[in-house]
Amino acid sequence: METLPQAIKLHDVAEAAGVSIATASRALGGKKRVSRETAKIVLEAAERLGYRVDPIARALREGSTRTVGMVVPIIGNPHFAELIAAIEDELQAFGLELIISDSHAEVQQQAKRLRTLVDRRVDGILLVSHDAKKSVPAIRESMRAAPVVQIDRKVNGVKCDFVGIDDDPAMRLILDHLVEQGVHRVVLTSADDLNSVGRARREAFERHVSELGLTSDPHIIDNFSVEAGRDAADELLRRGDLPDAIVAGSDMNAVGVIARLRERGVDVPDQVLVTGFDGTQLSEIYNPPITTVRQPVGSLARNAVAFLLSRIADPTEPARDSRIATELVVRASTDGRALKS
Amino acid sequence: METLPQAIKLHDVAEAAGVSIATASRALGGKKRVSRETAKIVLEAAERLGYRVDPIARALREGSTRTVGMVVPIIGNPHFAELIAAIEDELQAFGLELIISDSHAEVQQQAKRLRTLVDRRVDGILLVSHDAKKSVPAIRESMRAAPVVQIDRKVNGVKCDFVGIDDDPAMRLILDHLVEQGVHRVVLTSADDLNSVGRARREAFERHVSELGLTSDPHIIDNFSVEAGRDAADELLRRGDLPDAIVAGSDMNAVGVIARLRERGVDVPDQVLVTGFDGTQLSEIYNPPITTVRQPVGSLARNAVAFLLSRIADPTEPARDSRIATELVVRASTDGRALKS
DNA sequence: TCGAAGTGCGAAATCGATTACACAATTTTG
DNA sequence: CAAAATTGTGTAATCGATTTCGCACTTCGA
Repeated sequence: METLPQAIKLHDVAEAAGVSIATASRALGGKKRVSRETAKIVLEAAERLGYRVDPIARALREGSTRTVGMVVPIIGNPHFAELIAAIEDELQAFGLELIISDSHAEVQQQAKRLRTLVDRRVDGILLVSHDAKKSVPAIRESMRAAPVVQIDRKVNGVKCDFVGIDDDPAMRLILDHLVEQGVHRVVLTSADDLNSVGRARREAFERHVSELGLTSDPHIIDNFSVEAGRDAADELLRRGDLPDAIVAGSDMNAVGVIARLRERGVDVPDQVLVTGFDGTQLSEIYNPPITTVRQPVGSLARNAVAFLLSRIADPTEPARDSRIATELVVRASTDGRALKS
Repeated sequence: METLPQAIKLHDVAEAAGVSIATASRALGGKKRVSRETAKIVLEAAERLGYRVDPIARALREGSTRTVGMVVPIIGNPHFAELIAAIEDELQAFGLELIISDSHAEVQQQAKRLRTLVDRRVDGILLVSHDAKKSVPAIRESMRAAPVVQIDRKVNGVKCDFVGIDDDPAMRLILDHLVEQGVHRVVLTSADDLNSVGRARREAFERHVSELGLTSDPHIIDNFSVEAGRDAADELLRRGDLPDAIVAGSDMNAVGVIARLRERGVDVPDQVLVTGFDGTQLSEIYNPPITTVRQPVGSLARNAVAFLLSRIADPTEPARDSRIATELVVRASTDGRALKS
């Protein structure tokens, strides 16, 4: 394979400026030990020739790539897509590139992606894991090679920074709102405990249901997908007697529930209220628009990047945990007029 | 920054196998000029030590990274997210990695992303451009450094492979279906001509409307987003007299239209039919589920990767154009019983 | 049997940057 | 004013792999 037609190398810049490549490198890197005038000449030459450092050569020598890797379970999930966009914006401010990887919500794939990122010498890794247990070995392995910050889903058993929302008060916001709407009997449909978030939301649900004196039907536990929501709706219809409200563990889930209920002729919110979780765009545009708790994606991204940078600077810091508050967004899916009257 | 604790290098493998690094490299690369036995010893040593080549060192020497870059306008758009997933699967079969970049639908950002990918020495680039004109210089620049295949959106004026759907017959499927449903008067809401797809769909719409003897209200042209769909609905309501059917240029668009119409008390499909375009998951889960034409994402991915690989192998081949047929998916949003009866 | 062709292997060049070190010129210090 | 410290610059080592080339040894054909 022929090389690029006009790849300007440091050598060319040095030659054009009439200095050695060592001096040229120092000048471009803004290092000391270069006179003002020489630096200026080099910078101009580089500018004129359109020089851009070869990131690969630099990475080989420096061991750093000025790049951050991010692994998510499913890029197609709007919640993660929004998170990715926010992270990318945030990294840009620090001159860092982002490599995005999709683990397809499989432990094997996740391990492989992480290994690839490590091999590529990313300076840090942002991980949205999907399995709170089986992920541990892969994360441990990665952590030996690069700083890792977990986002959204937390894997226990690893000493690792984490940024996420505060699920317990978020669930409380949902349930308080439902109580206001006149709800007495609720049911939870969410993801299993393999996922830290699934577990946290279930536990929060149980605690607040009890505190608020609500009645709860048996949970329907699977995962956060639309399909799981559909299946949950089927199960509820099979049970026959619908509760006043269905609390879904994610917006996707809520969408699945509503879609199936309406297919079967059950109206939301007239016959049953439904809530989501996450505050994705989907919850806003769905029909009916879905009541949910919004994750402050920008804040999550900011904190995650801050954690990562400080850990890159000093890998010995103790692991930190950041929990950000969510905001209740009330929409038509919980318009409980029917119940109250 | 300290180096990794246990980074096994080729040197270590060679030593363990009792050969030179040259021989070790040849053995691992499956090259000739290595005896069967020696190769076996080296492979075993590598396996035992858990050796993984340093992709950076290899890239520096070979000029190739076994990586493909992909730039999309918005990762969050479900249509692109689905495409990314399909491409990734396809590339895996060839042992290629994928780096995903989001251009935020801005020409500047797109140019920057492309340059970064080129600098990183990706072996090829898959581009979903959003602007058919202003993108030209950046694409030209990239093409000088790496093979480029365009997907979905086509930029004219560059001699570049392209893979997309056949918009004209796709639009015909939609309109034929609407005619069957008893529709006489239609309106198009879609993206402007900056986008090749916007233009193709508009032209197809006009042609087929005329051929089928339908009546068309003035188009409402903006972009493919949900917001544009909402605005389009507002415009239609302002005009007062609704047509029989609204043909949207994308599923997102259709969702926006339906959401707003229902907000304003206009029912879909009872009062007006609405169609989407692309066949994303959104069209399936929306309420009502939306009639659309499904893009065969798997086929698009397969062709795009095939084009890219053959161009990597032989950069001199003439540019090719692949147009894949779509499939009509009929759903509740065009249940025209009201019209027919 | 003898040159030609082929095989197996290692030393060293190479990719393009950064940087340790050496050296000379200059400035500071006691 | 001599010694020490500082500054500007270039030479060469380095990062970790791949590959060219040369050498020694086989195998083959005439």
